[in-house]
Amino acid sequence: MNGYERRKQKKMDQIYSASLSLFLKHGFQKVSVQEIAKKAKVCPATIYNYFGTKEKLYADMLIDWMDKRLELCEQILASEIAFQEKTKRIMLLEAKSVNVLFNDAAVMPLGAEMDEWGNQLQQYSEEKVIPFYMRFIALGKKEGFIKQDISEETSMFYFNMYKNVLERYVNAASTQDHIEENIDQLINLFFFGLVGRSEPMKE
Amino acid sequence: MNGYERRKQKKMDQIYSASLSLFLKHGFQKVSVQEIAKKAKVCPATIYNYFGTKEKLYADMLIDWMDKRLELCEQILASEIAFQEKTKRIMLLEAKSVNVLFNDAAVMPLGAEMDEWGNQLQQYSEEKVIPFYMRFIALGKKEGFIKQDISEETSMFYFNMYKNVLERYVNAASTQDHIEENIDQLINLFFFGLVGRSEPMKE
Amino acid sequence: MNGYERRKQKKMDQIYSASLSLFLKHGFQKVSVQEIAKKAKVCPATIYNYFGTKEKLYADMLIDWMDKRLELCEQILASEIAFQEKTKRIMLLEAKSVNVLFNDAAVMPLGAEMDEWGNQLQQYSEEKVIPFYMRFIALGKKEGFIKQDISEETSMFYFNMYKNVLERYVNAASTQDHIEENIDQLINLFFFGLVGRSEPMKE
Amino acid sequence: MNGYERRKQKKMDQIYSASLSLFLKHGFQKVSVQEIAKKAKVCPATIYNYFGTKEKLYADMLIDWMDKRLELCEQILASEIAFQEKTKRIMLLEAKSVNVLFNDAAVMPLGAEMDEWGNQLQQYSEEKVIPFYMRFIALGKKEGFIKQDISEETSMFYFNMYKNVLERYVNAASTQDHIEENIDQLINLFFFGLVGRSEPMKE
DNA sequence: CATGAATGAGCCTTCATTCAT
DNA sequence: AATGAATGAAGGCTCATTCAT
Repeated sequence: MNGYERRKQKKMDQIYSASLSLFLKHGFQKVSVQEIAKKAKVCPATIYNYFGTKEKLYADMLIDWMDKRLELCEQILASEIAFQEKTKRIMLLEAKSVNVLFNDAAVMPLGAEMDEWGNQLQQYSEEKVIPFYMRFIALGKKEGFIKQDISEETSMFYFNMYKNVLERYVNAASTQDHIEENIDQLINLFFFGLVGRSEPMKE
Repeated sequence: MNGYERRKQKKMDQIYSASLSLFLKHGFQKVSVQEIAKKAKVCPATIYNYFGTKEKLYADMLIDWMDKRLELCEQILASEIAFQEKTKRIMLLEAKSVNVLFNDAAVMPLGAEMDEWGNQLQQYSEEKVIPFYMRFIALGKKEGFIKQDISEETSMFYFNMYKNVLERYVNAASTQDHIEENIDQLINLFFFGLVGRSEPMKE
Repeated sequence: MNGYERRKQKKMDQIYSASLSLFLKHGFQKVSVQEIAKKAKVCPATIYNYFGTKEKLYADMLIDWMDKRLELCEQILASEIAFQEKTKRIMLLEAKSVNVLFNDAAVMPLGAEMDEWGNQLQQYSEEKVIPFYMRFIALGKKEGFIKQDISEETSMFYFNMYKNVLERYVNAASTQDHIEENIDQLINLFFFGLVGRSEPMKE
Repeated sequence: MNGYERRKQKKMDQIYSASLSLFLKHGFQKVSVQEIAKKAKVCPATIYNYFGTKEKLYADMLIDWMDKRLELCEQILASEIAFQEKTKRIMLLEAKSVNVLFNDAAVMPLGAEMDEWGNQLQQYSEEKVIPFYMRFIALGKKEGFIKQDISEETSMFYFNMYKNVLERYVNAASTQDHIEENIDQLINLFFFGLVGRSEPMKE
């Protein structure tokens, strides 16, 4: 990587960082390219030279960010702690902000325009995210924490559900106080449901 | 109700209906007041005469819509079917679209502006929605489907989680096929968790 | 005047009063007919039934107001006090607000549109206001306070100048403190100029 | 000054010129930014890139314009002609249009909004305009045309009064004919008042 | 006649995007 | 390759004015 490319990479990182923080705070639509350019100390035209579109910038930034996340998740999965603890940590890690980024209805028009970059994300998801969860769930089944007869699809969905919703819980200021205890309760619900045992089984 | 009010009410209903469908399809930010006006066959200024702000229109429409929903939920809760079936129906009913309406990050600036109408929603939630869920959960506990030692707060959160996320599942076109069977699986997970029995208990 | 006309007159007075106070406070352009209607507790359409145009309302209200003013000025002119004191009182009376009403550049486009109602004011001025000042100046000349060789036109202009500008002085909050003494100085300047005697002549 | 700045300066001058003439003719409120843009052969957005607000454009344009005026006034003050002639020239020069620009009630909301740019003008006045008049008056006193016992504040006010009102006189089409002679009369009144000598003193 | 409701035109402003340098 | 400047299209909102009742 020569000096040229190094400078370019640095600028792209600035843009990624600036746009991430702005999108997280205000949502896709409420952030203007000029704001991002200003915060990244770059000229707007530069952003267009790199990404071509605001939407494309969003997609690229998101993938860059997901790569980093996935890396951390892999570390957790590979670590020596108990499966339940892994579950909790991965959930909390991902919960931090993924929801805002994906739920922004304004970005995903669910209609005609999503073709181009929506596919890009779809592809990323299929190639990297889903395989990770597959391994996660397989581990859970192998260690006896997930029933054998639950389909992988359902498990994944169930897991995602928790992950996504935890985020709102974590971010909700009003309940900030007793988050910790409630999160444990929720993890417990995750494994045993409303009817089940109240403590994780010990063998 | 005289002719004036009748006409006004009719126009408001047109506006509610048009804005609901548009907001659901494209999100708050991507829908212009002029689009709504056009679809409702009304002049944009009329909308401002009624609601004053695009945001206020959103809030008012939402409350109008929630009122109708809540009415249906009450009927389900009061009906003679089994608690599990009630749960499922309420979830599916509410799941239809509530998530999109509430999650639109663009509408909830999370900052200064949300004061005025955010409070309105907050109040509505506290006065009508939460009480309903309280009764729902109390019934579940009484009938033995919810453990006594789970706090109402947690139960409500857990229930909401399902409800919200089911929506995405229901709306996701790719999995449209085997929704029904998977939803049953999910309702089962809801009561018994990943580890628990695979069939609802029989009495 | 039957009950019908009495009610109409009362409503017109409400409209005059409301519009006067609003125009004085915010200027012609920044006041909407709906605001006036609201403050006058009348429906906007009523204003249009009476006056036809916002501009026409302004003109009519202004003339109504000037009539009342002129009445007071006549009383001062006919009273037994010294000419200088009359001058001062008339100036201060008129100074109160006439300037704002006439100077509002937005109302007097100085172009094509002023034809209709500008003429109305012009006519009023020629028929009532100017004759009054003529008499005022004639009295001043007769009593020796105005040089004989100054044309009536110039005198009137000179007098108007003072009157108009005093208003700004009176309204300027920053100099509120020593208004009284300065106004006396200014009245003195009015009669004797920058070079002249500093005290009014006594004979 | 490189090519960028040169172009920008040129466009700004176009905007200044266009907006000045339009504001003078129709007043602040009746002129739309689009009109200005059209007349200046610029896109409306460009105006907002430069000035941010219509109000700010007004303020900036005004200051630019005042700077040029003040420059001319300084030249007159420094010239070798008689004080009375200086007075007359400065009055006439300033009279041309300053009044319209400052009196536009719509621009000075007298309320909350004027803070930002109102202060800007205030500051300009205090830093540049007032000092100029101070020197002007000091010269008048030194040369015996202004009585020593008249406060500077009053002198300035008196002078401003003339200046402002002359404008209306100059612009009033109806009296266009005998302006010249009347202006001399007015200047005479300025120095000697209604009672005083009819000819300037000779030494 | 007076009113509640409705409207169309227009305004200020923003912003994704492109040009000329 | 990177930037400063410029833009066209669109959006939210206001308001003088007019219908239908």
